[in-house]
Amino acid sequence: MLQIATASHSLLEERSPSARDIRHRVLARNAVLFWQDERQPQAIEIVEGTVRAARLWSDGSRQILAFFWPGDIIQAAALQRYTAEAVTRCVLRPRSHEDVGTFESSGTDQALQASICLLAATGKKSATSRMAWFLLQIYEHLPQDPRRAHALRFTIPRNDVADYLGMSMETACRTLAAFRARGLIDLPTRKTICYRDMAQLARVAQSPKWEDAEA
Amino acid sequence: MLQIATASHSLLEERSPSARDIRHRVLARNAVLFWQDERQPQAIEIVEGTVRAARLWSDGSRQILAFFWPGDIIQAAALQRYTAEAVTRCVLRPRSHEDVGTFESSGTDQALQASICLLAATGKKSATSRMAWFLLQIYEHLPQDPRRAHALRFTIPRNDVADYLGMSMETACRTLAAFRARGLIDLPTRKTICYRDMAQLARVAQSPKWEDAEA
DNA sequence: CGTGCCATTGAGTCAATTCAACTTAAGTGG
DNA sequence: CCACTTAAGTTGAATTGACTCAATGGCACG
Repeated sequence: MLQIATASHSLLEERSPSARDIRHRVLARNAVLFWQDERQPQAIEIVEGTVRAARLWSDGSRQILAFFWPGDIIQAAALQRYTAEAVTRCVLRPRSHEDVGTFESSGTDQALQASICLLAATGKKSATSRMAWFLLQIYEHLPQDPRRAHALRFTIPRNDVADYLGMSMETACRTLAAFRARGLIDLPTRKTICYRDMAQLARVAQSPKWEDAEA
Repeated sequence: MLQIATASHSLLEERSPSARDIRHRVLARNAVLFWQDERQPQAIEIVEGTVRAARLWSDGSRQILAFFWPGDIIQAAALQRYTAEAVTRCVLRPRSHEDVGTFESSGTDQALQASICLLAATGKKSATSRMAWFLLQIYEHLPQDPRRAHALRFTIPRNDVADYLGMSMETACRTLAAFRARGLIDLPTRKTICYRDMAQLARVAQSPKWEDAEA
């Protein structure tokens, strides 16, 4: 199921439909933007969809380093440190270096900061804390669900969540189920999430234990 | 035992002895170079000793992000993302921005790359793999032990190794003990290490299982 | 030459993994 | 539009790796 770093490029890459700006590119789910250790001439802006940055390993495992959301710009580097893939169907816009301009260094800096945060989350805490932290982190990036009020589209498959947080997919499932059981969130559909108790989530993200108000 | 981010600055900072260049600074063990979220006007070159970069958390835990060795230069950033402390007694040399010059962006890049590598190591593998990876990583940085041939000074306390690799100190000890028992390394003294079987170490760093040639 | 910090080892516990079965949703083509 | 096929998600049970707590050993530093 996992693709290894030497596989062929962009498996699905269609030209943009007439309605969109010519310079927009549409990528199908799981298409590859670029591979790790490859030269990447342009910066890329995410217009729609979600992109994952992952480091792939020869043993087939991977570590997802970050997710990119609409408005984010992926910096072109001399040599990319990660593989970028479309989590959902994506609309992208190539950006020249001039467009990006002074963000060059601050962009790298941002990536560094994100890595540090992820390291911290990954480093010590329990699966529960990590998941709570993750849910809080993605909260304002998730698009609304057109079919349900107060519901957001939880666009990232469990698989990817697990590889981001350094846990197995099963643990990711179980943790989400526990959150639902305690009323922190609701999951009307697999790809739909309602945030019910942000304060509680924040508390769980901090301390490794539950110890909640149950009385 | 752990110091929190708001404690007082540089607890031990002596002026350099006459034998050294005036511009050198000597720091005692566990002295602080700078704190996270603090402005740091100058870049710093490590002349002697080892420095750790750590992110400290309010719950008293920490994640060590990287170690710096003689020859490394710590970039001055608008706001430091980590606390830098002396692991051993250190000799430092302040560097102006001009000295560093074009390394500005590549320096940040290096820290980023290190974070990614650490994330990858931390992310999934077993304590055994992580430790093997760590030993390989620090191999060429360790100074020789004057008292024993083929032996290196293992300058980093178990404590710090553990916080770097995201495991408990006890696990770090046990893992090292296992390596010694299997002849991958030798530990004549707590602060001395002999690398015996690099190939085996490399193999262990890859796969999570042992499955060695024991027959 | 104590004395305190760092390191090591043991035992028991628990959280997270693995393996496996099964359910539900999403595609796909007739 | 419906049956079929495949992928994704969920739950259970057993196992184990790493953690915690605790006690001891030893080196280094004053």
